[in-house]
Amino acid sequence: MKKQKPKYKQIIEAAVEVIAKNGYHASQISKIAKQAGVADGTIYLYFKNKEDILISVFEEKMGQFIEQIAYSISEKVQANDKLLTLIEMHFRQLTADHHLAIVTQLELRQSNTALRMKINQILKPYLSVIDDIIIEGTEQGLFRDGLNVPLARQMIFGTLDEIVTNWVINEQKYDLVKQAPAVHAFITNGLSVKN
Amino acid sequence: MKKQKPKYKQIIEAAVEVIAKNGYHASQISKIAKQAGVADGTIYLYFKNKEDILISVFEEKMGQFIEQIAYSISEKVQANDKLLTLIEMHFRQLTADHHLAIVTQLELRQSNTALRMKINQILKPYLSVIDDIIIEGTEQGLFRDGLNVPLARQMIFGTLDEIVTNWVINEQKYDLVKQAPAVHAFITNGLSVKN
Amino acid sequence: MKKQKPKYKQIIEAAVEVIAKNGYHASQISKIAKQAGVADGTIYLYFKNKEDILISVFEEKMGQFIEQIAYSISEKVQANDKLLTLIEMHFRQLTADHHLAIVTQLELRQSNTALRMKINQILKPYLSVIDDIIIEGTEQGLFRDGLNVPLARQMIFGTLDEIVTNWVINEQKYDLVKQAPAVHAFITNGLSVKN
Amino acid sequence: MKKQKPKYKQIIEAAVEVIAKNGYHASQISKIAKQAGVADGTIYLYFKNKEDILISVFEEKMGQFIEQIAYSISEKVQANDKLLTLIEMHFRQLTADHHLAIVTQLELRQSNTALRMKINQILKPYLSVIDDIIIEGTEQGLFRDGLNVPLARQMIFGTLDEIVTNWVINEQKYDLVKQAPAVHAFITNGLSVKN
DNA sequence: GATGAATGAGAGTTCATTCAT
DNA sequence: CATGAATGAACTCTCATTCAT
Repeated sequence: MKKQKPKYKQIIEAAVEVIAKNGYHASQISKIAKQAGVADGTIYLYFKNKEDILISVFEEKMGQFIEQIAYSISEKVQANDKLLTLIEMHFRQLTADHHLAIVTQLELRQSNTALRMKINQILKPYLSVIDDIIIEGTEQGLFRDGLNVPLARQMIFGTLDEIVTNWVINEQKYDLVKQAPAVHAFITNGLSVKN
Repeated sequence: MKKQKPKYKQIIEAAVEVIAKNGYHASQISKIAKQAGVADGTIYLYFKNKEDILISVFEEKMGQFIEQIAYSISEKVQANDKLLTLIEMHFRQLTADHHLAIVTQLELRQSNTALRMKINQILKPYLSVIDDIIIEGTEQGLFRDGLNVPLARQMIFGTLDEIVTNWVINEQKYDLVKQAPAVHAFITNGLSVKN
Repeated sequence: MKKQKPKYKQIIEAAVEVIAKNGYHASQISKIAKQAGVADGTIYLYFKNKEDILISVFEEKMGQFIEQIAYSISEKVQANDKLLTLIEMHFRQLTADHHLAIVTQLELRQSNTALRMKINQILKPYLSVIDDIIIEGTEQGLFRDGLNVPLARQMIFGTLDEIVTNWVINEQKYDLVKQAPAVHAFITNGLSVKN
Repeated sequence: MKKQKPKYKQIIEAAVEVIAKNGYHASQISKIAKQAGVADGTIYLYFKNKEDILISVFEEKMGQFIEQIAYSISEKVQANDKLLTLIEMHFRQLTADHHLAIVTQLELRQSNTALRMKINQILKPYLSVIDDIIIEGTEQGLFRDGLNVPLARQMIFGTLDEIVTNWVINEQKYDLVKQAPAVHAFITNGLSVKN
């Protein structure tokens, strides 16, 4: 399996670093190859083309990202707690890898529409995790009945995404994780049963 | 004043159409010129360079966008009503001009980081409008005290933006404006005084 | 006669200034028009095209240049004195008009080969003046018999031209006219009867 | 070392031919590449940009040019003989490579002022060779004391340059090398001790 | 005569991808 | 497997010239 080989991972890591440092449009294959310590041509033994690298970057990183969140959530019972954990983990992981934060929030969005569609595909499992929490929350009587799940999920994801993007644009100057409770309060209030 | 001349507006409109139709990266100056019915060189009598066209597109369109919203809001007294109006107008205007929706939600985000910073500058007045509503709402006792205004604004804007983007990606198949009340409920609940 | 009209001369003077200030390749018609205080289109009422302006600049300025020299020489009898006068006048005139010096020694030489051929045509009267001095000098027994006149003239003109060009490149920092006697001595020795 | 690779030399030779045939301004990269039998992009593996090609052409050719002259001169003892050799070699080498003659005397002078300054730098070693001959000649009592060396050198170089340029303009119709003795006589007389 | 807005052809350079070694 | 030299398509912007007013 190609994805197990050391050079595959080397190239992925090199791509993240190069893109974070130079920006999407200044990240030529030759730079990635140099950073990875391989020849330009070698890249094409592991990836179909440049787009394939970018998709793979997102795939790999997003996979770990979701896995971490899913694992952390599995320990919680209440949808409320799950949501807080998701928010915290979302913020924590992007705080921990600031290259990845730049790449996902700013640089990868400069790709063409076709690539963005593929990235959206990769995001789906994460969105499903959110959907599940909403559904559970409704079943547990925490959230009100009749919620439009996709809409609620868009509101949650949009909120998180915008907050992280602003934090990246502001050069990650403040503590993102500290904001998790306030964000959580906003969302749960937003979704909760009216009194 | 250059911006009053008919060709200026012609080129702006042509740019929106071409970008919406072909995507950001496939929108060559020559295509825009052709669509506008002018020579390539004429573009440069009205715009400094390609980036200047894109910024101007956003400036012009965003200017009208905000103006409309600000006007509609000014008729309302309650922050609650203002917020609903803002959401409705946000959705309504992008529904009315589906080319613009594609351009603002998808294509313009592919621009380089420098251009994106400029676009963020242009967005600021809109964000201020949101800030003002949050502050008013707090003063009117509708929203709870001690709200982190920038954070609340990011949550509102992020929510709206993500919802519109999803609607555009899904080819604008459903009625966006109809979702305004649900979104409004989510947000006001999120911000409101806890009981 | 077009050449008598005030705007004709205005444009010529503007061209010299603009070329001296900006260099040959950065001297667009629009700049020359602006400097001359006329519209771009007006240029074409007085000149066939851009090349025509440049030729005319050289023609006008060179005409005056030669006229001055020819007049000064006519007062001398000995070929020797004539040569010294020519050298002094050559240096003196370019010293007096440093814009012209830049234009003739550096900028106009960047023109294409076709234009340079035409400039060579304009130079011919000046070269004839030099030829005449050589012939007279030989007849007066000052220069040796059997001189190859074109060759001698090339040596004289080449010498003067190189000296002026060096002086221009060195930003006209030293007194060019002061060098006339030394140059004159070099040339007359070079051409004189051997003993 | 890039300069040793065959393609480097191929491109240099192609540039000389293309410039000689088409003139400076009509020598597009694509023409040079075609003449060299390489792709346009290959040029940029060996040269930074178009200006770099032109500088390199001059550097390479001028390097050989000076080397040849320096070598020939080294065998002579008398400054007089050295000067004659220099003149003969100067004429002989440009006669031998008529493309090079066109390029150096006519085409390369159309370059912008910045490039011309660089070309002047490359010329310096040649001018130093001339300076050395003048100084030696003075020490040997052949030339008169108190010669202004830079001025004398300008006269020598200006003379040679003008003669070659005229010969090129006249389509190299006559034998340039045959004129060396007359030029030599002119110069040595010009510089020699007065009797 | 004078204007100046409009025209549109033309070229240097980058970089993803290939393929002979 | 790995290399890296070679490829060549693609695009923005300038500016001399025109012509309707």
